[in-house]
Amino acid sequence: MNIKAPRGTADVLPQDAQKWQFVENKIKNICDQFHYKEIRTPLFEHTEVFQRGVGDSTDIVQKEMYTFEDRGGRSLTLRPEGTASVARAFVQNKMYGEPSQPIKLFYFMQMFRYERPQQGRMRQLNQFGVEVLGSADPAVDAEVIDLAMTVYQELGLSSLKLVINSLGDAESREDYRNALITHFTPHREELCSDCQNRLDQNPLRVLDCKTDRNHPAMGTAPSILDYLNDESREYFDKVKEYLTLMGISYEVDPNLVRGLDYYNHTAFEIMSEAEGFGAITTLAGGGRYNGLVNQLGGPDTPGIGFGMGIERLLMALDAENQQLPIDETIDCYLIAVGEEVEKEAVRLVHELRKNGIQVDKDYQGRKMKAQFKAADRYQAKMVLILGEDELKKQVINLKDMETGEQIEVSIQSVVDTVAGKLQGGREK
RNA sequence: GCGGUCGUGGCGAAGUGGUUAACGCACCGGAUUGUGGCUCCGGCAUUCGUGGGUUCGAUUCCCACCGGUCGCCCCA
Repeated sequence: MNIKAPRGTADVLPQDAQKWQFVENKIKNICDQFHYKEIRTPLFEHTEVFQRGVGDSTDIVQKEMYTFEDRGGRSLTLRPEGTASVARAFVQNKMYGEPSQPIKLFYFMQMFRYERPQQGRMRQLNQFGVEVLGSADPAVDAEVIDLAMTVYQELGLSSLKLVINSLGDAESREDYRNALITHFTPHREELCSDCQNRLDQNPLRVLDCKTDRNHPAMGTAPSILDYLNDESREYFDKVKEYLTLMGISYEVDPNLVRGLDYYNHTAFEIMSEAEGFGAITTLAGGGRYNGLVNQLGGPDTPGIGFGMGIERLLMALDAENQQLPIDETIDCYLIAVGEEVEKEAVRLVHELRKNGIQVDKDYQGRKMKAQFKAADRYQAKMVLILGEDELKKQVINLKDMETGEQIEVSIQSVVDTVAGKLQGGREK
């Protein structure tokens, strides 16, 4: 086999797809409770949306985008994240003019990032995300975080850590930025080459660097929390207060800056602390982005949201040994032997399905014994046996695979009988 | 972009410079002319990742490339 899926992509095969469906349905129900509406945006955007939205200095824009030119010479990019796309849609569709504010949205999207694949990091990845546009109420920050935590809890995860920080408003951030430059510039030559660039482009991210983690200047660096102006501090205090009121525990990490340029005020990350989860621990990340909509040409509109990796969510479930309740049984398997009976078998399967019964049959021309094995493999609750004898008498044998009990019923009444047995089984 | 490690059937996994490439699971068939989960018997690899090289001869040695996997950077 020569032809393989491109690097960093993966097929989701039927057994796993059931898990995906379960997780997605669960999440959609939670979004419904929180009163968030789904939005779907295109897989690709004009490259500019991400350059301006996510920010030119970010790793995502600098080295991770799938950018290509279409036949009309336009530069397009496969979306690497959701927020910029949603903000673009918000502006384009003038959602800021809708009577119901704020606009509360959720999405399931494939994202694309050109990176070296490893566990929990794919070039095509799936994210569930949420965006709330049009409110600067700290209670919304808390609600969004609550929604993310609720998803994990309802799916059975417990080894989680919520980390939050505040990047302050534009003024606080500018003050802090200058303080960092002053602090790190004397040590410039001792920092890694990435950090030397960061010092010019986005000094906050120097704090995030793992390479220079142990540099003495890291420990003595000023904290953002000391540079928040009164308004920003009050905002952050309220977010924390709401979280506490909801019983959500968190940890404040002044070094949490997040890789994207559009964040201000609240930034947060949710990590897994499960054993054997691997090197990557971030399950979801997000924050507030009050300037983004404006930057994309819309009116000044506050916003907040997060992205949650579905692959990582499933990994975390595995790491915590959480089984999802996936039904792998089938109601009914029809066994038919002999060419004569094949026609009746096909008709009967159709009729059973029309009546809402889940049923399958053999299409490999197998012997009866092998068909029974197939029924076992599919975990059939019951088996219908149709042979030439039965056909002559216009009856069919119905066998309960659990008890082994077998009864003979007329073909005419088989739908009712099967339906009745299933009904009874479910009431138990 | 950098580093470690690996690449034999549907899956797992032995193996050797030389002519039939173990074994296990799964699957298919038979023993049992129409009844499953047990047992026994049989069947099931012609690119041993791809391409070069060394050699009389390479799946086995060397090189390159591709890919998987894990880690670094960063993040979902």
